[in-house]
Amino acid sequence: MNHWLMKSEPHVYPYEQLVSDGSTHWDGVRNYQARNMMRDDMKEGDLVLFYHSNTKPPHVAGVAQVVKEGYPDFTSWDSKGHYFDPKSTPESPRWFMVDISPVIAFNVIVSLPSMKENPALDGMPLLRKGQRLSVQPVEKKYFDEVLSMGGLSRTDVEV
DNA sequence: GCCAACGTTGGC
DNA sequence: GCCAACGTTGGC
Repeated sequence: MNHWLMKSEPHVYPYEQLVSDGSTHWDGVRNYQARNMMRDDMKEGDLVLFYHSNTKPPHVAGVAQVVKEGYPDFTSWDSKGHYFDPKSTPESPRWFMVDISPVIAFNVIVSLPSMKENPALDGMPLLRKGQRLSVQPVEKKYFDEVLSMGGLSRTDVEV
């Protein structure tokens, strides 16, 4: 199993919305690295840290899981939509997405400053300056550490 | 609101 | 293929 982190701005799509929706398709990613991971590497059952960016403080809100593997991001061929890309077509889709569902919210949010203070997270890509990738892989050791900072353990997220 | 760190675009 | 200009992300 692989572990991931996905960023969302809470005023656009917060974790609570994922909980009330039950699941969502992760549309609108227009970065090739992130696309490749969603298209090729994210597998059903993989666990995801749901990160709230552009908020004070930035934080991980909870855990989600992949429920549908990579498929074409159909919002890319809606000419009236915000995510329209004329170079993407149903015959030759350029962008891909996955579906995710909530697993469990953290008891306490795990803030970016607290993560930076935790030596156990040294080397985690998220903490690197200028790190902008909105979908990124997370090593299991980091994932488990963030989990425990959020007041959870493996048994809370494994079915 | 600022700006550092990237990624993309397009002229050459 | 280089690289300057530009746009975006996202912490601060």
